[in-house]
Amino acid sequence: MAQDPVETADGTLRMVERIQAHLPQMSATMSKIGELLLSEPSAPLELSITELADRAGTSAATVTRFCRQLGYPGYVQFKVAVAADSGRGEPDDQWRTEIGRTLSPTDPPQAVLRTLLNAHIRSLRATAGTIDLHECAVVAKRIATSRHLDIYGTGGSAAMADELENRLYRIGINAHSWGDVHAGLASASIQDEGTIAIGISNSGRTKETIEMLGRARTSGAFTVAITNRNSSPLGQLADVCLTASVPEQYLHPADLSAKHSQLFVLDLIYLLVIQQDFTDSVNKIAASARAVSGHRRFASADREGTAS
Amino acid sequence: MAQDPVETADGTLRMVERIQAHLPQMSATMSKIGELLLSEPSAPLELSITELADRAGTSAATVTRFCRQLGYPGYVQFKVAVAADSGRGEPDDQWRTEIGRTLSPTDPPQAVLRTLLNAHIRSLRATAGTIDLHECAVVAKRIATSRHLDIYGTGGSAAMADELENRLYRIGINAHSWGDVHAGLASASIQDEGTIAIGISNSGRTKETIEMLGRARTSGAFTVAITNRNSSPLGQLADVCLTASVPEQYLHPADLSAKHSQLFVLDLIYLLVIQQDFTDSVNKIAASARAVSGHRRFASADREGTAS
DNA sequence: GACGTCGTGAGAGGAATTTTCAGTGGCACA
DNA sequence: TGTGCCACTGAAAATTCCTCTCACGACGTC
Repeated sequence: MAQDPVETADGTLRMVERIQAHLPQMSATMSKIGELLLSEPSAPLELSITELADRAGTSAATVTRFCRQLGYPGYVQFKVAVAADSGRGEPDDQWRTEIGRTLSPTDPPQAVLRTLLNAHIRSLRATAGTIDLHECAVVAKRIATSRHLDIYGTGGSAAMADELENRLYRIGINAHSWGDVHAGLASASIQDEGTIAIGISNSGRTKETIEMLGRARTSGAFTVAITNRNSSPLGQLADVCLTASVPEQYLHPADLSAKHSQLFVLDLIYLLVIQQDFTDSVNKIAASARAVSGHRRFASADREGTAS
Repeated sequence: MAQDPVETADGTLRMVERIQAHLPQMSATMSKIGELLLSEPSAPLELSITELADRAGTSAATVTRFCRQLGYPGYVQFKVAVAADSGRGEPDDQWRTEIGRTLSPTDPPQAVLRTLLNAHIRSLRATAGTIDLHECAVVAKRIATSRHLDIYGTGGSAAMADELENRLYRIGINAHSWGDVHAGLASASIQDEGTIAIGISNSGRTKETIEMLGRARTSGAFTVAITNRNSSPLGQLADVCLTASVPEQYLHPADLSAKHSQLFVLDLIYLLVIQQDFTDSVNKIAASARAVSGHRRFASADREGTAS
């Protein structure tokens, strides 16, 4: 149970978000507790552990396990955290929408926007709260010091893979992204101990990506998985698995949020890599910005970003 | 001791104030507890009643009496109230970072994460606040009814263009993304009044994208620009310009946030397009999810997302 | 079909909390 | 000064709450 091990009490992550982050990975009984809490977030304040268990149709022992999984030492501390949340109150009520709500065909654009915004913010928060920074740092160091980096991602994750390649390439990392299995496998086959490979897959179950990352691993590369499920085949395969959380379980807004979470993880890694050799990276970014600026019309005086 | 009996949990009165109000009427031992709490208001969160009693040099029974006198039914409820206060306190001071701050090479990963998260959330909010929903709706309707959709984006925006293509394609929109100028121009040349073209560029100044979108326009297509600057060449060229805001002006975290904002705009458009023909879109999403699931290992029972 | 793993609840065991009760000291009044 | 009342207090009993352990059953694997 060593997920978010470091700072249990970081304070930012609201209990509700934490639950949503963990819900997908929870067993049936556990998620019954989770859902009860999502619908009645203040229940723990009034109820004892046994009463809460009864309401959820389960046992006290399971509630304790539930709290542990969420990262609290026990029920009492969980209760305290919930109370602290409730004190915080919702800041922008107007905007906040029901949790995990899905969109209906008749929602006005206004509502769509609001729901989407909430879903995204919540999944970013959830990701920030659950990601293992230590592992990120390890990955960043590896990326900075390896001779080569392969990035695998197919389908919807191909764009993310490309994005990462783009960014890292710009700061002097010899990165290569592969969306095609055949080419990817060929590249994976020639990796070795001095290289690193990253597999990106939302579900963590994409056969092609698993295959490519697996091959890279047997070739000796250090392997990293980036998924939205922390116990996935891809994750188990890799040396390090970074999980981008997606709070809600069902369809609409959440599916889109997954991309944001993933991108967020990529952002983070990118920045941590930059930190490995800050001045050099910044110089390179500036250089590539200059190169690109030739392709801008009316090059603006203020500043040149690095992306198009 | 039936003073403020009515609303123990009215929320207005903080624990500290309550103690101060009651302190004068308290006996010596009681006020020892009170003073301890005034100097360490968060003590009850971590300590059990006996530990707290020990610290105050008194017994648990007295602490219970103390809580009663303050108007709480017992120690547990008192603890909850204290926690709620502490939550109310400094919102998320710990996490909130100076606005627009840039990252320094020495920031610990923790700080990088925090800064990044804040930057992202702020730009999402900003985008949601400034985007013109009416125009989004127009675009969505056009997308849904046009015979064909061209999407242009080069460099860093190519991944976004691909992402949009992917999504829309999945719901039956005949979308095509072009990252290469030559191919893109060729496609732009054959557009007409029944088609629509979207150009994506962070700066709104990317020469290639401007060129492609311009060509599409002269061919008669309805043109849309998606940029992060609302007065940009690309935006002026297009029939409709959707702006994804980026609050901070300077470099680091903001540059990354730009992508999130852009993606957010894409999400929104995607959802609005789905709404144009909800059931049909949903069916198509389901169908493509099924098709993809053959490429999953150990296909999970719960649900199949649509992305890889 | 045997085995291992995982999730679960029952119940034991141990804390934590509240209640009861008896001891102490202050104070008023005789 | 002595006596009795009363409020205050802590020890210990009583109760409730929480956690830990263990065994059972479901499920998947070999």
